[in-house]
Amino acid sequence: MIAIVDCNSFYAACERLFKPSLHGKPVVVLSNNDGCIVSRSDEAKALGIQMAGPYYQHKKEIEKNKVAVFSSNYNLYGDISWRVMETLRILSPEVEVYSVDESFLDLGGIEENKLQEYALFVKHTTELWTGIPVSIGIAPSKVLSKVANKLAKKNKVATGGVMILQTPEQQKEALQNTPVADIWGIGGASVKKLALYHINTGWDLRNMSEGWARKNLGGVVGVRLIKELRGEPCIEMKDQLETKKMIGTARMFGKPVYEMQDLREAVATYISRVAEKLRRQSSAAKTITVFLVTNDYSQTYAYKPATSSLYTILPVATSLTHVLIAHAMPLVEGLYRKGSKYLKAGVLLSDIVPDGAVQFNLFQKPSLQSEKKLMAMIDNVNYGMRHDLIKFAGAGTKRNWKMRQEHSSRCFTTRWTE
DNA sequence: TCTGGGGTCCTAGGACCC
DNA sequence: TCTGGGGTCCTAGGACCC
Repeated sequence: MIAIVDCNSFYAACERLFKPSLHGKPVVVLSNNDGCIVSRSDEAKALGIQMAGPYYQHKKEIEKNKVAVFSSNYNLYGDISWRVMETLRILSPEVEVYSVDESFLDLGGIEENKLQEYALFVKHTTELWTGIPVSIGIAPSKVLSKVANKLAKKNKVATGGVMILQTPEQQKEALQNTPVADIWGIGGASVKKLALYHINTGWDLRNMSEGWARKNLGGVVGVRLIKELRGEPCIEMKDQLETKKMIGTARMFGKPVYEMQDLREAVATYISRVAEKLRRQSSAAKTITVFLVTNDYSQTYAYKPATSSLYTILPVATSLTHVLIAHAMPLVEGLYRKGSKYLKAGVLLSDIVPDGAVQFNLFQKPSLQSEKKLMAMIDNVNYGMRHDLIKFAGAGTKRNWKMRQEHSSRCFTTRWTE
């Protein structure tokens, strides 16, 4: 059996940890740049505030209902997430961290009649040690465990936050009560398609044939989904040591920018971030993509962002920030059009290889040990102090493009000064 | 005036090889 | 009038997740 442990309203719960007066009150957390609502406490959900809705559209009702508003504080959420996952790793032999607020547990070693007891133990211990409430769904496959989790969350009082789908009858009932849109792996495009076939619940979908799924539901992806719904596990527990195949950073600007210099600084800053992430997993990258997002039709009040991108392939894979910056700047220059209004920029590293196995090039000098040492020093200082205490001059100092964060809480658990 | 960020997996189709 | 078979690699783009 597989369990999924999912933190309830995770970001909102983190903010409440350090402001206990907000327990039982509506709380929302905004995305970067204070753009969208990305986390809501139950009380905020009850007010009808939609997930991923633009903040400014809800501002009136938020103020009227005295909803507590927070900008996103990823230092805080990252650290609390780490505490939750460490707790799960202590309580359970095999943990796959799936996202910042969710982990799958392999319960292969637990006797089937002890599952309920075990799940309650995990839930209570996690909540006691970290202060973050969680819900747990257990079933023979990952997709069914997600179904169970959703039902546990929906009926917290009746289920105690734990739901187990063990017997075929339990699975049938659960799927009959689950709209197809709530199934893990079914997104907006599929919901529309399924409606044409009068497939409305998880149970309807479960009863379709594999041949039908192969033809109409994304090929092998659809087949796997049907099998998982029938309780036949097809999505394996993932090895946590796998390295990322793409690493990217992209940000909306606090306000639109028009000058190439601002774009160059922003891109150099983002390169510094991705290079850090790259070094953290001991990799090097061979391909850099830079993209810029414009909105040139604002006279009509239409929000129609357009993305343009360029990439370059390096002669030798690297993780040195200054080398990556040097290769990224010409891409910015190639993309820039004077007079355009830029909303966002981003960089993406791909063709990622282990740093110890970089294929050298006859005509290029490999990175010097001293350069690698320099990177390690910079990472160390920035990790211990503040993430941009040491930075490259190309990243600029004025930061005209810096994102808006008007409701930020402090980094309670990661900065002594705060 | 204002709409996030970071990923994965898969397929179709083009280009190319012998 | 008629024009093979078997394969690889790459890219763009779709769909999805939280």
